[in-house]
Amino acid sequence: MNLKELSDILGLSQTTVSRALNGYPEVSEATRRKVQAAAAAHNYRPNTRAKALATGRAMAIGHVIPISTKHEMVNPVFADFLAGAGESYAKAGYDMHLSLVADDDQEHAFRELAAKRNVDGLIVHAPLANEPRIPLLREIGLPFVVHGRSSGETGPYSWLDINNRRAFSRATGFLCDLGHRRVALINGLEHMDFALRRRDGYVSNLIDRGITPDPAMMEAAEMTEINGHHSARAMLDMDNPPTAFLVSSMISAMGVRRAIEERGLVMGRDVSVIAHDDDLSYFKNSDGVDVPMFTATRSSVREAGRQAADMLLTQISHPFSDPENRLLEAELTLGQSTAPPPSKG
Amino acid sequence: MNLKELSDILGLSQTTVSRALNGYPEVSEATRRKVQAAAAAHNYRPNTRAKALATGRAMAIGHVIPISTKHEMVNPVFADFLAGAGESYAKAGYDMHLSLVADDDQEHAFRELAAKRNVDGLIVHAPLANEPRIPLLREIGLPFVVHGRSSGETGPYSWLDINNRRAFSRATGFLCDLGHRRVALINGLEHMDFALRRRDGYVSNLIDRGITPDPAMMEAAEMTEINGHHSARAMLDMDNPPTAFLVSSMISAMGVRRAIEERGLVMGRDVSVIAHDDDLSYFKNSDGVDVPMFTATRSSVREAGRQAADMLLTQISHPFSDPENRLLEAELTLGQSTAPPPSKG
DNA sequence: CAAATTCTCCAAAGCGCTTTGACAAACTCA
DNA sequence: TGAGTTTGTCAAAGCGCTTTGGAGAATTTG
Repeated sequence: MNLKELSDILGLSQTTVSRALNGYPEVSEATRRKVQAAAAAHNYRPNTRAKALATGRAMAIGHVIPISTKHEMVNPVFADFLAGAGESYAKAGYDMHLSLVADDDQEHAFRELAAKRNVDGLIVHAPLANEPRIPLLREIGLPFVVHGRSSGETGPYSWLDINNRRAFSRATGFLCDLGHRRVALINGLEHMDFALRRRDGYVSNLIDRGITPDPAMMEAAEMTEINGHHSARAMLDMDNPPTAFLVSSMISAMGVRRAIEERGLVMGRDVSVIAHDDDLSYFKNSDGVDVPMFTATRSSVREAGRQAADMLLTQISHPFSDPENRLLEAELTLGQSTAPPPSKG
Repeated sequence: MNLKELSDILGLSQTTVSRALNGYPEVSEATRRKVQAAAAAHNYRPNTRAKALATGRAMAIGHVIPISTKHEMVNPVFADFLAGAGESYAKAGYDMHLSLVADDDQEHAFRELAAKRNVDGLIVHAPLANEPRIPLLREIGLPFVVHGRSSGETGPYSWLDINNRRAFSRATGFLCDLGHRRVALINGLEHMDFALRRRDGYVSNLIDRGITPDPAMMEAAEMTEINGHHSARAMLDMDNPPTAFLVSSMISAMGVRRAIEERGLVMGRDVSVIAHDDDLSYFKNSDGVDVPMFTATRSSVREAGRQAADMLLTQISHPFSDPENRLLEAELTLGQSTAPPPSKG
């Protein structure tokens, strides 16, 4: 069922039918109702491609998700972010276009996406501390919103980020206030901007308290359970092991917990842990009844997806507006995994 | 840069330029080279929408991912599946279109996708034991491949699944061979087809051995860490607790481990666990060096994504071919989490 | 060497929609 | 009542591409 057929059935011109369906005022209410009824009855939906061609708007947003070239990893937080963004798109009638691209052909992928004109804008995921995609996108001239920020980037651009620095500073402070002096950081890969900011928050809080950060207690790796386990195991084997861990993800924190328990220690008694919690649907820290497993800095990545999508849609409908920036704060929620350090002897 | 501009620059007709770029034989090699060079120089890419409109093929595949209405959960296995499918699409020049849809408007989403004609086919995720989407898609007439199967569906359709029944039967048998008699099942939601088949494998193997399955040792819930923990905790508190757990996901298995350790027991000594391992990039069971954490039934969901995508593309290019079915076997890999049950006393 | 083929290339139609510009018909108001 | 305005509709152009049906030039054939 296409427009021509529908208008033939109605005995109206395509113009009138199109206008009736798209809410233009040049058509009487009586015919509009008739047209809408017929459209519904025949299950008519305008062909997206034809509509896009005619209007110049694709009504689709692209998500370019980098896959770690070396390890071919695809971060599970994307799933929840996409779920959030998807909600916003659905409300606005936009579609979602996904490209999963190896680190090393991002540029190609972006140019392709722009030249083929199949999206009206895109979301940049997982920005690096020095993010070449931002100037590239400015050059290409496609609206975009970055989920995160890029420290090396000085010009204006739209982003939505959480206050990683503050969250990790607070968490570090909280552990130190409990009496911990040997706090380890198990971070994500530190060419990623968020990881850098988290380290920054951690390091600066320690320094403010007169504690010299110990490089042996800082590790950066992809945030898997296995890596968390490896790093924590190595640190617990040190002569003077940390009494607390600050961990960049719930997933690596599970590995940290495993390492702690392998040593016969108890998390939340012998060793404290604070994890960052993206509030992933499959990795809830709390069931809403028991005390949460981990003390955590929490910020919903799904909500971030919703908001980033909304920002992008606004930007698309107001092309000459200034870039918008949003900084979300993470909550520090208390769980079972923190306590004062065990007294010696 | 569009076709008209490019052909003006070259002093050729749009026809010739189009044909040169699309490999038609009606154009001399000399001009073809000239055209290709100019296209590359001007970074020309045909407008997807125009091309789609002209050819009738969208060159895009839709993925409709259900979001659990009740709990709003989006399963992390999708991320890895999509990564696999994305690889296949990229090779074939296809794009990926994503819809995240609440259970209860799946039908609407499908009809919409079909009527708007923005995909050439789609992948059905997470089929139920009785899956209404399959007859619906047949009616709509869009090519599709199901990731999984639907037991209630009798007609032919294309699917790719793993042998869940066999995998869980083997795992059950393995635990029994070690001497376990009280083996618990912590399953996914049992209106999902895969979960039903897994239970079937588990139950039938027990029965074959003359062990009566105990409903108190079978739990079905969304496969989160928290649910795994809850279920295992409850079972370990029974008068006669299980000595082994068969768990439908690595993620819930982590919760099971937590429950075991909370009781002061050691997994792989006091209590055995076998988990199903989708080989997710962020949840590897093994680092390739140490003995894997869990004894597991393993099948890469990423590879499933690759293959399902290939099947769909083949089906699209051969519209009248018969539906294809692929049953992948899961490996049973030995890890640290299984041992004979502790002897009594 | 004329006729028949084969090579190259082109003009124009068509994909399904939106949107511009025109035009009757119906309504104003003096 | 007639000029001016508003209302409701339509025909046709255009979005950027592919593809059909020729048509002239180059090549081969008898």
